[in-house]
Amino acid sequence: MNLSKSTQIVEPSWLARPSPEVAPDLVGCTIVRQFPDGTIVRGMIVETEAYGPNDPACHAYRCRTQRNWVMFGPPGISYVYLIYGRYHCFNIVTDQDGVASAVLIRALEMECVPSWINLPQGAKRHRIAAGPGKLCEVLQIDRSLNAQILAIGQSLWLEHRSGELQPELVQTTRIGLSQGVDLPWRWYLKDSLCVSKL
DNA sequence: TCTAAGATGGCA
DNA sequence: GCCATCTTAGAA
Repeated sequence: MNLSKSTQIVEPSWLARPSPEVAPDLVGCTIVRQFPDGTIVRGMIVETEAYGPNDPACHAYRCRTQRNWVMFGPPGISYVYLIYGRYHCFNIVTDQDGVASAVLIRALEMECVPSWINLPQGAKRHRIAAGPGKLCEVLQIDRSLNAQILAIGQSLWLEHRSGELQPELVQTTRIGLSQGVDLPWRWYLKDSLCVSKL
């Protein structure tokens, strides 16, 4: 008899809430990346930021565009965009269909270092996914994974926290913005060495 | 069409 | 602190 907790996959309905509610709940969840050859890489979310309607920092603040239309879609899909012409950022679309809302994943604690990542001499292996652009490189996320459904067996999906305990979170303002700087919509795992800023 | 700025990260 | 590098949105 197996009484141990089985893995709980995050369902779209769980994400159908305002992003500032979902973002702290996502810390401690695990992102699973599956490649076409079946290889699987996993990392625990340690840092998130929420973006939503009436939020001047949100890409969808003004109107629907070719880039941001995914944010208006139903919860449980990916929103991937390119920033500064060189880095990708990975978001999880939240809230009801039609509400422009998403959670930016800013840092992961990797279960192990994927073989395609070669660590430079002296590099800290626990910081390979400490930052939104870095985690996309480690998980090989680019715009081809934009607007994908996050479900088991796909390229990406999410698993709920395994522990019983709520992780201890710290809430702060968001990073790297010029608009909406006062909204305290960033959360990270307290004392984690894998967050984007130490 | 043109251009300024961007939810970054690496290196000096 | 500086800058690479290029897409995007918004102005002209």
